[in-house]
Amino acid sequence: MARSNTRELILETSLILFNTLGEPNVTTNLIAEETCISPGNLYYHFNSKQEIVLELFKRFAVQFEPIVDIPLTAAMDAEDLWFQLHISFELKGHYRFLYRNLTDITARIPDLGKAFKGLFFRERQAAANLLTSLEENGVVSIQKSEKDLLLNNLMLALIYWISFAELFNQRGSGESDVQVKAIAGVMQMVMPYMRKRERQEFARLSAAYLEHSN
Amino acid sequence: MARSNTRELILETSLILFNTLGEPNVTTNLIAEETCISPGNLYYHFNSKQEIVLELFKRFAVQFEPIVDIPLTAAMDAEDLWFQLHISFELKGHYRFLYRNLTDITARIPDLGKAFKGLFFRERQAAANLLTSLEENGVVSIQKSEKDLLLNNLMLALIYWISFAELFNQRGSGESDVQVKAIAGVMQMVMPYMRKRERQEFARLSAAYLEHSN
DNA sequence: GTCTATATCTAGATAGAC
DNA sequence: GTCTATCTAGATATAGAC
Repeated sequence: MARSNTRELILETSLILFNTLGEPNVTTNLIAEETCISPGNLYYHFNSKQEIVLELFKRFAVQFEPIVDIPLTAAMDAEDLWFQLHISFELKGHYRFLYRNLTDITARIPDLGKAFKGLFFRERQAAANLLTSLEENGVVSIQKSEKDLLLNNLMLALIYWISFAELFNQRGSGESDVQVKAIAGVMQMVMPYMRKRERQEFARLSAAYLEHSN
Repeated sequence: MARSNTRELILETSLILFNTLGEPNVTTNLIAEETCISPGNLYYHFNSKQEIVLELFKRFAVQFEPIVDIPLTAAMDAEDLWFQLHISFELKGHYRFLYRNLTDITARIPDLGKAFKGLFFRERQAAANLLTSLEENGVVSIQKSEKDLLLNNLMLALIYWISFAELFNQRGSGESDVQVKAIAGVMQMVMPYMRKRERQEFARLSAAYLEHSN
């Protein structure tokens, strides 16, 4: 896996810089400097800056796919669902530079755009399946016409909550704080359609985590 | 107002180019070319590219403020609310380049960041006031703990729905289509908390617009 | 694999004639 | 006000020695 130590170091440094400064604002010279290597050496390991971005995306995708393709064997309870959302948002947070400027980065790197759309499709499908399964178990009741609108809103939250939170976060506020709020936001969208008992259970869970995070 | 014709032409061209190509991908040379003037002439009218962006933001803000600071004199009905959201999303769509890369553009131009945060604050306040007014009229019933989460989600939709829609839109799909979907999405978030009668009225309105837009 | 030095290119911005 | 010509800076990327 680790083809060379330097290559790995470049990727690690790039990820940190992209996340903190934004990918467009990070030059290859800066990456080299922060990795404590020369610019020439960087270009020995990667043919271009895009190649670094694509490699990072590939790693994100590899980790994300098993998360999004959830097996719907057993019914999920509130705790399960929270955990599912937690690892999903945690991973997205780790590669958040990809989500920060989606429109631009996908336009600039078409390969990345196509791959991302594939991921979104699968994520939407997963959310739809989960909703259906909750309906079948009598936990959720929603009209057909409303389901599509809800799925849109869920995707909006799943894709943009991290950027949204970053918009208001003064530097220094914790990352885990952001994730809890994102999860609570997603939960809040589904809760109104839940059976009273589960709804209260979810509300309690959200409240507990939110309080814990402040 | 119109200080000079050329100045106005530069702004108009810039807005179109920023919206279609993304502000970071538009060079001052391209703006000049598309405006059919020389680069030198462009810099006679504006000292920098940032100045163009800021002037466009200023115009957006001037139009947006009266929309967001809604007077809550009388109770709003479904039609009123739809109209309110419509003009709001229409304006945002007209200046959508500002919303596409919020994180980056506000980081790169701090003045713009501060101004934007001010607008967001007022928008959230307006949404909160509207909710309160709907509660007072018995139309909406929501728990205090849920209200903040709902407001977060509403802001998410009000800020990111346009970018979200653009992400999936193949070139050529109409703009008004996007707006209808965005409004329906926002409505959908509030609807579960509404009294049955109003909820049905809203659902009917959403369905009618959505059908009409396809 | 790694370095230094440098080529290349492009964007933003300026100078000065008309 | 507008033009042509040009400067400058900074970013990506390469060449060639070690």
